[in-house]
Amino acid sequence: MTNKEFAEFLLPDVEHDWEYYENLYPERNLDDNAIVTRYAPSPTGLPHMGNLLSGFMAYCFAKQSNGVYFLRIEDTDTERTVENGVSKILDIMKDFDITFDEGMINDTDEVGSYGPYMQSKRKDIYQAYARKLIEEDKAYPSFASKEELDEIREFQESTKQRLGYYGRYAKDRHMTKEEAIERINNGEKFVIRMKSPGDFFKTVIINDLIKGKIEMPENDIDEVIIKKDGLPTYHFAHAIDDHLMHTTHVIRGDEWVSSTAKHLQIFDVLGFKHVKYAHLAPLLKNDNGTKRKLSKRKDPEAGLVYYIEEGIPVEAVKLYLATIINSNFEAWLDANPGASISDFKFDFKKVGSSGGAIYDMEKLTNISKNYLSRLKATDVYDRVLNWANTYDKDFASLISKYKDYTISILNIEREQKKPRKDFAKYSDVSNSIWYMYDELFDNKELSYDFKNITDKEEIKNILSTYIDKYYDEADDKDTWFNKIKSLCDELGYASDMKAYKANPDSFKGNVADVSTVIRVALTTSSMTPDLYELLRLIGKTRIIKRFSRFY
RNA sequence: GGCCCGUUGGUGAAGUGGUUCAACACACAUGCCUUUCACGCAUGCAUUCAUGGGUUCAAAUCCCGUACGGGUCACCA
Repeated sequence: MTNKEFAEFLLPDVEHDWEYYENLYPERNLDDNAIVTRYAPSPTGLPHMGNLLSGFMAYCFAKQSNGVYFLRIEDTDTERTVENGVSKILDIMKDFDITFDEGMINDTDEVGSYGPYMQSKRKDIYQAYARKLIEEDKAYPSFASKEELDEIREFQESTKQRLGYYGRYAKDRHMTKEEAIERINNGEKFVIRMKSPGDFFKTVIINDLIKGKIEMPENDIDEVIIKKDGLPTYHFAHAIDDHLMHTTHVIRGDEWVSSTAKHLQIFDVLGFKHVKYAHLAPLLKNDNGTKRKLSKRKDPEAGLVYYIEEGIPVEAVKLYLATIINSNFEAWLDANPGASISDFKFDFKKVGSSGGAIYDMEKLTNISKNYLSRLKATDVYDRVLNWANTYDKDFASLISKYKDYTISILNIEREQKKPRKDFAKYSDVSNSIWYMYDELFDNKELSYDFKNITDKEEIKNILSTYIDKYYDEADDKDTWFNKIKSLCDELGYASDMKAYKANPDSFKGNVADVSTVIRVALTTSSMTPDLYELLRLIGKTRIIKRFSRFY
């Protein structure tokens, strides 16, 4: 029996040969330096922040080079694949506004001419190439059972040898075709392993775009390329797919570094051009003084839906990720206010190569506050309403009812060079402006803290004097504040802070204390935006009503 | 255990042999400004770059060892 016949016997259900596929997927017509890369998740659960990081990074590199960014689903592990995995991935990526040029567009459909983009639909392709290797005597069927493999490993462990199916342990490598055929005819299951041409005592160099030059021993393990179920292993699928899809760059987590020698070897054996690798360190979390990987189970901020539910702007998350990817991004943004991420040129060389960055929610909060502070009030309103429609329906109907009023509130101290930074997320808004709505303010047990002035009669006196004698809705801001000062003078408080500081004992208090009383009576809070604006928005009738609680 | 990678302040980091090299940002602290808060401004926060040696006139930067941390060694990706 020839090798070719043997290959056909081993993998009988192959429709096309490998050359057919080589011709099916022509070279992409792109600029020389265009980056073709992909997001290649396995549909075993929801993406987490680490996935978003590498996915977003790949997206940026593809876009900035006029390349291609595609979505390939790696569902060769049929056991772990979950229902609707693809659309779940697509939905969350869409939430973060990351889109693909090619690939799956829902659980069953796809766009692009380099597909199928779902590995389970590419069985024929993998087997065609596996057949090629068998024909060339570069791969062979292996019958080693789980038990046999365990035995080998135990022996290797007890004799302190390297683990794995290699050298003299790879005994199926030398099995005759006749024996293999007989065992298969007897119903034995088998996998296909590649005959590794590697020598452990020789060195291979990997030029990682992030980590630089990495030297390691050549791979000499006869890796499984086709599993018992006929589907490929990750290693084999990676080589075939990224070759046929003309991927130029593979951006992935650094847990893959140690497999890279193996991958390059598979490329070589298949006669494929190498792809470039960029291995990214994981995101870390500070857990009681020790660093550990950010965990989807333990850390809510690791999950992506968290940001949607909390109402943290996805743009802020991406801004933060951009600074993790290239730490000079932040300085660049400062120097180019108003620029967008897509204007920035990311550089692989500037990606941190250390053990991993701590994912810092405080930093994200800061970025988010800055981001939101620069938006227009109407934009903030739309975003908050959109968020509240799902996550805080009562607040949504309230701000819908008072749309213009709400926008005015959101606009206080906003469109100026140094705007207020009150909110880091949409869910902060109701907590910080609730008192502006009578529905939330009236008929409710409220607690007031007037700070320095505690005497009830005095509070009543300040409020009633102010509203009766001094407050006029028609006043502009300077006039308004001058009247506050007049109020202070009349009641024995210092209207001038310097005068008060120079001689505190000659006053009952100062203008800050008086303003605080008005502010707190109006809102219950001593921490609010500009008092003049609040008074104007609330209006005299409602001011009187709120003050009357103290009469 | 084998192999690989990493280690600069509370955090992210810049810096790869010497001209301010310990930037910048977050956080924190103090002060100023101010009707509160926020903003802003000012100042402070690593005499030292995990550690021990070595090379050099000169090292965070190059070399070797040690410690610690991470990854990997599946018919999972």
